[in-house]
Amino acid sequence: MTSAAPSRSQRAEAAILSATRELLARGGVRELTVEGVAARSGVAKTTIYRRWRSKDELALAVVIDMVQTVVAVPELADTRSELIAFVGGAVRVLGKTLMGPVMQGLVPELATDSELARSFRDRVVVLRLHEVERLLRRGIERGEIRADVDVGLTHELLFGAVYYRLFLSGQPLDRKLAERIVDAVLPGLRKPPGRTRGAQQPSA
Amino acid sequence: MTSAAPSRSQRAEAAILSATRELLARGGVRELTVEGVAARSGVAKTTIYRRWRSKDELALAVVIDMVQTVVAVPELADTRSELIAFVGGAVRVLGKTLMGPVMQGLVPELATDSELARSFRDRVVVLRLHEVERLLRRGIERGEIRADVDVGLTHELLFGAVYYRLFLSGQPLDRKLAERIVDAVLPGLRKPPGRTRGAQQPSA
DNA sequence: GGTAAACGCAACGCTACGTTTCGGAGTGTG
DNA sequence: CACACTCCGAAACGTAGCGTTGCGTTTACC
Repeated sequence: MTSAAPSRSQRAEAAILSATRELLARGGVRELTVEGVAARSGVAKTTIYRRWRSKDELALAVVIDMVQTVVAVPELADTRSELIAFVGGAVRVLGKTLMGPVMQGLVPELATDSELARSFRDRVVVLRLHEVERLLRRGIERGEIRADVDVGLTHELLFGAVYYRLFLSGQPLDRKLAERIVDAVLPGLRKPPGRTRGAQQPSA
Repeated sequence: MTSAAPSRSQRAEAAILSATRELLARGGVRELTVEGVAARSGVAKTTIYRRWRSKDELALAVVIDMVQTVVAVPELADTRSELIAFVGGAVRVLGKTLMGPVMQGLVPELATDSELARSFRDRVVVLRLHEVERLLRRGIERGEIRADVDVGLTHELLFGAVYYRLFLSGQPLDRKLAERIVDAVLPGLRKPPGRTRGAQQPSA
């Protein structure tokens, strides 16, 4: 019975957050104004400032809330499929939802606000890293992946290419992208069939 | 004799650009103010607006100017060394100069200003792409690299990981990074020694 | 030395942030 | 039902910064 009767405060807060999301979607932080949020949500400016200390904190709250949904965990047959599903989830969210523009607006904030940066890394980057680690560990157990794989670097390669498109190259985030990225990175992760690279422990 | 006597206009312009660079370095676009530039450069605000139509155009001019230096072309023995030198150059510039913070501030501008985005891609992204293509082509001729390599994707993997650190993960851009990235990507670029390739379409 | 271009200075209108004040509407309680 | 308490809405304010204007002064160049 958590959904009884939304009080006036709850309605106001929901309206503020919703309006902020909408205004963030088009225009990013640059075109987001507190007055605009107040007008669109039908709420007084004072009501906004009673809840958040500044425009940045309001935007931040919305962003952090959206960002939670980034990490989705697949459970598939082989490591390749799992990695593709994992990276593909990020590609889809960044390409087809508000997450794309929101992330673009977030970059300079992360650069200047160290507390926000820490929060973002804890809630997003580290989660992704751990998920990659989990997937690779399973791959190692199955004998698909070399045991001395560099998890951190793999994680950076997989998602770096996605964000590079979003932030800089501007090329489309299409469905095939995840598959191409994974297939390009995978050869460096696989157990060397015969030789090619440094020593390898006995296949467990 | 190009360095005769800098006129007042030239001195003013140089002072404006210099002050803009300094203020951009710490604080990014957010803390860059025209009044601040005027004060620091000892120039009247009107003089700034006589040259650039807006604060954004001023910042853009400085950024574009800095960005030109991103692409440095090595000529080394093997493809691995060349790629490491190439990626390492970007790592060094982004990690040790103003380019890092400047790029962080540039991301949201690229997202909203399509003309700026085009300009940036023509001057930076495409140059890097062509350089990667040139290096890989030499590698193909030398027999190091497979002929059907995906140049665009390789370029995105190499530099995406660098920017991912700069923008999101916040990990240091150290000297070893370029080497690690290249060694992780290279296995997917090499000619298959015998066979044993993972799922890969024979070709198109 | 004179003239035209470029600069410096001060003031202005404007937008938006963040604050304050006050009156009134919503909410809970005896 | 009445009362008190809390929260909201409306309006005005001070401040910062953008971009503009007008005018006097300096500089460059003939």
